Amino acid sequence: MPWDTARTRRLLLEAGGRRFAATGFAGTSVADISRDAAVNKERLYAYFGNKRQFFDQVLAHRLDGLLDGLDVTGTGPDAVRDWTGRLWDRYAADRDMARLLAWESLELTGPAVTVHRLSACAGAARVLREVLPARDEAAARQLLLSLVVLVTGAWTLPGLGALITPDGDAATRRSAVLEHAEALARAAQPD
Amino acid sequence: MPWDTARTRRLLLEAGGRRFAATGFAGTSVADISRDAAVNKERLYAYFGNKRQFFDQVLAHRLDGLLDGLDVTGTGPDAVRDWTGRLWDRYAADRDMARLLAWESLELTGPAVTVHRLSACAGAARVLREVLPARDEAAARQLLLSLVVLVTGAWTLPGLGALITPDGDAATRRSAVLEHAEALARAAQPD
DNA sequence: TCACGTCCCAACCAAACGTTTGGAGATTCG
DNA sequence: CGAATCTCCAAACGTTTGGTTGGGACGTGA
Repeated sequence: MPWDTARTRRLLLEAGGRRFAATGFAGTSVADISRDAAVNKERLYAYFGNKRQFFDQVLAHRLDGLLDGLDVTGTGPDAVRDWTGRLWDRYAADRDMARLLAWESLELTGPAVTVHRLSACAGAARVLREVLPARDEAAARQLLLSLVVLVTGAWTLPGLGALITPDGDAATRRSAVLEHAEALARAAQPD
Repeated sequence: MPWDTARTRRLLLEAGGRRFAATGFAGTSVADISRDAAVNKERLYAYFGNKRQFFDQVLAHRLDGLLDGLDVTGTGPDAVRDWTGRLWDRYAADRDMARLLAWESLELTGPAVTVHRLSACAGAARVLREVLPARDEAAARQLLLSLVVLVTGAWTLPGLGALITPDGDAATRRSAVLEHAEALARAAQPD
């Protein structure tokens, strides 16, 4: 059997994403990850240095593409609603994403912001501004932030949902968030 | 020097709130809390059973009052903006609150929902519905959830803020959130 | 074929972890 | 007072942690 070091690396990164998303940095042991990946933990140290550097790699690997490819189709509040819906569906398809984002914010003092993610956000703000042309850059960014927080919060603060809408399911919440996103976009537009 | 067991308990609960808010349940050791409280850690076990039960007590102690006393003054979207602003200021005055809320959602599988918090949320939804009388119960709760998520997210997902609004400060974000809250309330109202 | 470097694993290590114990002062009640 | 009880602490317990090590299996170039 030949070696496949790229596969070993990938197995570790994937298992790290799963475990860190589930229990966070402090709540996950290297042995957990090693067991999930079915790879000896010594490999993690050989490839990534230590647990903390490995965590950074996992975050970059899983979060850099957060806003990539969420193109806007059309213009106006409807387009904003569409975009928000696609962001929601991205989280729904990759449950780990939102949780990793939350752990990053909570467990790291300074967010491990990569250049890639920064420019992706700038791109999203620019696109949003084209769609809602009347607002200035700052207002567009504030709107973008509210949209992302609204969607991300649904996945990272499930306790609030259970508390405030005890009988609500994900589909209802999704359509409510989209309605709210559209309302925000409409209000941001000049009349 | 006489004993003051109530004080010892309080010191532990306060230190637990600080430490858990800063580094979460898994990231905080009992020794950390004991050091912060200047109380022997054996007292924590004597009073609260174990680390996990102590965590639950800290959450209940600090989070039960989350929505208490946030009375609504006036009616209509302006009142909703006011209410949202008071929630924001509550978080600003007690930085631990939002973070504890986030840790609770992330680290506990089922949210440790207390009866007290559930009824407080029901009360808030009822008040909100009185302020915006046209909407049904479900829509009022969805709106309330969006407002709380919007405000809470600002404190629990600071990484997103740093990413999307790199130059923004708390005051600008506050007024943007209030503007958005008012817009949501306005959209929820019938014309 | 042999020697050298790479990949991998089991076993190991010291430190930190959650939790318990033994006993020293303080309080209470007879 | 004296014995029982309560509050508190220092030290210890066994386990788990992040991280390392020694050696065997494999690939590569001569």
